[in-house]
Amino acid sequence: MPRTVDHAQRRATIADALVRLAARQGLHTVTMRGVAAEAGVSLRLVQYYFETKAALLHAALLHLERQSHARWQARLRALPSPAPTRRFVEALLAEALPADDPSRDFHLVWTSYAALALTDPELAAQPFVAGPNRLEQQLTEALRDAEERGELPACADPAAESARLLALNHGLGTSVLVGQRSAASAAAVLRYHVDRLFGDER
Amino acid sequence: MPRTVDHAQRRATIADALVRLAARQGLHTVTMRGVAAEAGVSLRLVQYYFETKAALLHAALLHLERQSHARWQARLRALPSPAPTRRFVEALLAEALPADDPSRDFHLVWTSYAALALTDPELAAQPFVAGPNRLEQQLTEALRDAEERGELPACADPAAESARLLALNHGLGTSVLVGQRSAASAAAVLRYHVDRLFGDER
DNA sequence: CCCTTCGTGATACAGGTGTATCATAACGGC
DNA sequence: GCCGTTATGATACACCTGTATCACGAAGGG
Repeated sequence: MPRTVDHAQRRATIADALVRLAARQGLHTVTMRGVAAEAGVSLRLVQYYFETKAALLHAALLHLERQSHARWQARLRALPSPAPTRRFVEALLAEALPADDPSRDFHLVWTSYAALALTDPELAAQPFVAGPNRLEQQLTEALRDAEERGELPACADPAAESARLLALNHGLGTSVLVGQRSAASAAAVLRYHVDRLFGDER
Repeated sequence: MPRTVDHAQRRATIADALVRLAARQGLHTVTMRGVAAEAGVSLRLVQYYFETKAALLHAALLHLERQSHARWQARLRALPSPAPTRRFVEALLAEALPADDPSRDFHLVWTSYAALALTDPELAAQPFVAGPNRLEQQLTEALRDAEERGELPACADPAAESARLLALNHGLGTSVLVGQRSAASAAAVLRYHVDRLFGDER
């Protein structure tokens, strides 16, 4: 084996293995040996790159977060340059629904982490509060701009609409995750909501 | 010790201990010994009343479900006899938001179970799909009735509105659970939504 | 009054877990 | 061409977990 390997890439490989495993068997079944096997490396290697299991779990969470951010940015870039607010909103919602398998895996593991964070204070604060907060703020501003440009009925409260949109989206996401409704049906409900928000079809 | 004890009550006591523990330290830290200690009984007793850990977890979940059902029924009974649809809807939503500490504990543990069920097939199907489905159907009918009585704008689609309401509610619930927003703020968003649904304040 | 059954305690056991230790190979700088 | 740092393998070690076993007290039916 060569002496100097790309640490970042190795860590990413191992983190990916963890996520795959967590998506398949549940985050609570994840073990150091399991991750090592899934990644095709020795237990010692996992220990080497992540000193402790807590560190591994934490790193994998950050890994997920970065991936999600990247996907979201890519989706934004795919939009026409002066993006109509409605397109922006729809892109946001589409990304946050577990549509295909990879997306489902991501949301499943993310949700498992969120459940863990409910009682694990040192895992909690950052991603599951700050992230949504930033998103909600961003969306609020977009809606406010849209209102000034007349794309939105003036009686709507941007902050409330933003909160409503994101909560609805999240709720639909989990209902898809547990298998209560299909992704298509969730998307339909979302479209219904967005239609009303922008004052169409009423 | 007397020879014949009330099995059901003992099981309830132990299940309650499990829920308390799970609410405090997370469902993933729950152990047979831990439950025994929390309930103030011996490990053997937990083993005696629930043969296996899986059985214990399952029983505690059913216990939670029954409790939730009872609370929900009580809230319904407290309503005026010909309940206005809006009151009905508001009662539904109030019950599903983690307002006080007991309710928070319940929703926290319930959510942990839901996360587990995402990857554990034999735990999954019943409560997390059938329950919400029944609720959604019930709500749809209530909205349909309200529409015929003119309490609701005729352009609303009862099925879609019902799905929207419950998803929104669930989304808000989890955002309260993770500490992103306060229960009061969630209730405000909910009121905003219900106002629009019933055509008020617009 | 005995004896079968129910309830409960103490303890043991095997397996899996995170983590630590020891050794050693591969490479780059001098 | 040696040497120290980096990277990796093999193995050991406590510890905790779920579960099983053994023993015994208490009660009610015959």
